[in-house]
Amino acid sequence: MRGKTLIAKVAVSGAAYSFDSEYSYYVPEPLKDSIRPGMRVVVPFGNGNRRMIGLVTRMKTIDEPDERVKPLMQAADEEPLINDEMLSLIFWLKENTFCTYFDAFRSMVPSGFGYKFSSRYVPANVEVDPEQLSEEEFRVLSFMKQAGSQREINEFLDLAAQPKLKPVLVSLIDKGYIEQEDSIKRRVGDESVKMFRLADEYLTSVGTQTEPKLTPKQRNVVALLNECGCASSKEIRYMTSCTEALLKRMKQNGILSEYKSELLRNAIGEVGEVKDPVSIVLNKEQDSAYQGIMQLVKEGKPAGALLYGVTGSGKTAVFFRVIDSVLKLGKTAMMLVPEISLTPQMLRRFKQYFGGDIAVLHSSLSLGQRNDEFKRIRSGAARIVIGTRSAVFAPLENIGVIIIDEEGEHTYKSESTPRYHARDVAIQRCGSHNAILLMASATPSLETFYYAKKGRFHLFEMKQRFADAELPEVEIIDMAYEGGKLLSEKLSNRLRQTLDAHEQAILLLNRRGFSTYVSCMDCRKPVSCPNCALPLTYHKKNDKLMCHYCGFSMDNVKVCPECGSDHLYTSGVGTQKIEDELASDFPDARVLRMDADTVFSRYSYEDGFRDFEKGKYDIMLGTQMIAKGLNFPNVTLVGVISLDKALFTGDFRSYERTFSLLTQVAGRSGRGDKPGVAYLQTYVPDHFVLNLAAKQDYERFYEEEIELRRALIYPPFCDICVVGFSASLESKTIEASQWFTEALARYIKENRLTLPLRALGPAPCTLGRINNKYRYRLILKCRNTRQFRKTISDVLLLYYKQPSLRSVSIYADINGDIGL
DNA sequence: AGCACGCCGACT
DNA sequence: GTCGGCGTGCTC
Repeated sequence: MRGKTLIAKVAVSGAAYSFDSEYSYYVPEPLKDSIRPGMRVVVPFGNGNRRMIGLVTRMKTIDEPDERVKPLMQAADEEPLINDEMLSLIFWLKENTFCTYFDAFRSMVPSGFGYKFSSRYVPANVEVDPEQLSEEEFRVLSFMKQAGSQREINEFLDLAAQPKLKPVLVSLIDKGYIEQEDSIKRRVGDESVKMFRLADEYLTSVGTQTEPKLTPKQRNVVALLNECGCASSKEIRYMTSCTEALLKRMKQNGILSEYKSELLRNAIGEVGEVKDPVSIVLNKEQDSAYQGIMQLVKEGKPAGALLYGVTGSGKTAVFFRVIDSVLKLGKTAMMLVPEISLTPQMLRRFKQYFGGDIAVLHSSLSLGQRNDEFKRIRSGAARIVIGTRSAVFAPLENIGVIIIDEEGEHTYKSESTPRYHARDVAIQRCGSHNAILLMASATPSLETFYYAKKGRFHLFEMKQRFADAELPEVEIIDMAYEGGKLLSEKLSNRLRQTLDAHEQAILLLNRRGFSTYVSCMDCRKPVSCPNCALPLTYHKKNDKLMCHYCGFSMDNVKVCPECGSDHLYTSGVGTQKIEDELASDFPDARVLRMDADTVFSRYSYEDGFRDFEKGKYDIMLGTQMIAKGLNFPNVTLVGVISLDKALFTGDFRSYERTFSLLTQVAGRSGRGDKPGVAYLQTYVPDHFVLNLAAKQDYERFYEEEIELRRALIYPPFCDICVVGFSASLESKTIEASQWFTEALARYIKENRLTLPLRALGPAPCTLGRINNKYRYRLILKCRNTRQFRKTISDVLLLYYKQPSLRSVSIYADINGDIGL
């Protein structure tokens, strides 16, 4: 018998779900001491033994390896990147979100830790015998020999563009004329944006003999830059619809100068003098919540708690005291927030109290910064992590508490692989660390409040507003009697008063109502995207029609593309109309428009908020996002222009979301010492959601809504699993969705399973076609048990075995959004 | 996904 | 005869 063989189980990065598993590789003698679970390694994979990065999930020794087992090639890390806790979380993620091991791993480490393979080919220093070479081989080799630089060779050997070169190259390597040098490189480069401004050379030439002549397109670009000084390539292309090539040409001609702007922000900024969190004085309610939570922490058993506190009841103060006490117990703390750019005030306070103890993790950090924060957390230098959804994977040790602020927000659910909910991951982590999960909200998700009431979570309530601040007076306005105007008389009058008193107002529109469409009076259809079955949105800034889903854009039209009629009109409650109304009725008002457009940098939101806070504007007009922003003490009027559409989206969570949004936005009014009011304009003034939101009565809302959920069987009375299908052929998409549904039924029958299960569909999604892909979905009301997940996983694997369905992509998502 | 193997038609 | 089309099946 041979000696023991060391085997590493490896999850490879290139595996699809259909063949994702832990592959065995034997560890060659020299590598024995350097391979450990949690490290990445390089392994040969597949028929061609492609080099691939994989993650070592575990090690074991066996007597006799299977003959198929290949050797591991090398370690890619010196130390494990993740520990055992994270490794077990990978298994959990795979089972619960139907992703691959490596997808799960990727979500846990910053992408700057990713590796890139590259090969370079160098002519060997041997004498060439042309007799041995084919004509093609000779041609390739000769070129490489005379090439001046490696770069020239790389461009010549563009294997992606010319796959036929591959065998030639392989043969030349075999014959020893070319050497292949492989390397793996860390991707640590920071993302940067290409920025342009007018070149000095050009500016000094203006008005002189040397001023270059411009083409009309170039003139547009110059005009734009004259107006705003500098702009990113993306912005210029958006505004003037020119190409990258034109900008390059203009740069060459000395009209533009280019520079890089790194998407860099100091993660936490300067740390000033640090205050002692104990100096925060808690009121009675806050103190009893704090004591209760600390009691749980000290018990050292995993538990969940809901801190249910009305807006303004001072939840943050409780968090700070809890975190401080947790640190004093020698443990660490994590705090998740829905969206970091909306919480600069909270960040500032964190910094004031905890200084360099905090690490911040969110999407707008640069790769390098994210790596740094990751390392600071792993090394123990940062004991508090504050961040968005993915921060839940932060490599903290010995966690005492995980706080989820605004627990009901949908941003905690990932809508791409792996489709996890931060709350569920946090529950897992609390289990491993004997930590407390503290969810906080004035409008918690229905599920969480239900479990809190049932006793599964501890419940702490805070009903008193800070310093007895009063809730704004909220009034519902029936728009049926306003003659089609967007601003009711009442709202208008109040707006006038607000402006006269030099106070500020926030006006909220629903996202869909915020868009302007161009419609045809004759064929009665809106001008739609050729790729998506959806109306195009009119953008006034560049006079174009654009699709928000696939990015398609075209010049505004004068005649209907469907029927050729020139009877076109712009519709939709749109921005334009409301801006016009504001401009004519309040010509003196300075209006800040916060567009849902992501074309421009995400920082502009923050800039906008800051300017508004400083009083540079009187009115802020925008969608959802403005409801969640900051405290603006000078805001005394909130007007909800219309949210009716948000109530009826077809998602079972739409009431809950609308309620939460309305209460939040109403709460923006009267945050300072002046009392505020809020008006909700609607065509359904009797709707219970609106009326209870107006009273800020979450508990009554909960009672009503939970009965609806019970009657219609929706969470928390069941779990929901959505299986989505999409492909460019509608017939294929339908076929795939039906195949899956039948295969699921067959599987259950053959295995004699008794799963509580009800299937709705398959049916087209609300947005039936996006980016030329048809979309169908199957909704399963189920119980999220191990057996159910196994069923879905097995049927997914059967599905992937169907060659005829390969063109249709599929996903399964438990307790996510039903989706549009 | 990506690569090799294998089995048919077009070509020197 | 053989080069190369892409259907099929596997990935330690």
